[in-house]
Amino acid sequence: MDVCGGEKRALASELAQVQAMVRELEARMDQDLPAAARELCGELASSVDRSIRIARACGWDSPGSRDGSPRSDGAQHPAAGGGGNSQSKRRQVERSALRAFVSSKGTPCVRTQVRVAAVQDMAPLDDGLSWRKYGKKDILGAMYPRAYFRCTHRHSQGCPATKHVQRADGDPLLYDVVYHGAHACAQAAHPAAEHLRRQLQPEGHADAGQEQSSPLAPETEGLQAGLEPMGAGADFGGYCPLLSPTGLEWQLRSSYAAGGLGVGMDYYEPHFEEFYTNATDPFQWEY
DNA sequence: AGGATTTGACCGGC
DNA sequence: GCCGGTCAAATCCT
Repeated sequence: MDVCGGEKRALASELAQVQAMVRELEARMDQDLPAAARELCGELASSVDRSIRIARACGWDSPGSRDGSPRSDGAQHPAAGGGGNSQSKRRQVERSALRAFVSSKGTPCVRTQVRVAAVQDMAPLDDGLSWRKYGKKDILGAMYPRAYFRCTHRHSQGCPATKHVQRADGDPLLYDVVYHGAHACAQAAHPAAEHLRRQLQPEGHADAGQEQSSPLAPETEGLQAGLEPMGAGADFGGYCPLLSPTGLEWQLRSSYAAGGLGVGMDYYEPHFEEFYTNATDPFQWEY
């Protein structure tokens, strides 16, 4: 019945490596060895990338494969105020919102979601890029409001990138960040933006993305023209994806300390997916 | 003074 | 009518 046994073992092995590397990274940072830590970041990124590919290969990130099963949110946030009804309602609302996003733009939903942990009293989610906050909204069923950011260079350079940041219900130190669109401004050269752009153009959908004549296309066309082909097993050149060198430190530290670092992505799907690791039981996913 | 943030209003989808 | 996403004027900050 378990057609993915091999993949599971490979994934377990890969994630165990990630866990070990995080510990090693923490040690290197304690020893104040930034160069060594950065080198480890590259390995970490590659390992996480492999894990994601393994999971994808097994179809674990497709909606169908998890049909009806609750999201990890429930387990992750047992203390989330509203209980089951609230969670369920929240999910409905999120799906509804995503449907709205797709149709309102007339284009498939191209987005990358990450879940990061923040340390108290530190500015959350410094991803090394400059964003300007343009709105805040109370979200139905959510304990915390959602903040809306767009690229600082939206007007000056026509950059379409936006992101939404929302605290996780159960843990005020966890943030869900959803990125929309790729940077088309000077920041596009920033390693974090570069990785985001790659995530927004996954290999499985690259063709579709180029063939699409969606309204989004004109905004990203020039950008894509300059893209280097991304082979399997992307090499981040020693740079940790999504995170600024400074942001990386606290995110990895705090994520490990908090027992979880989640990175999830989904493309063209009105559905949230998350990969979650847990220090004590990393593999309590629902298959 | 200029840029960033806040916040109420508006818009479109469902 | 409800809701999420965005706009834009007012306000704050440096």
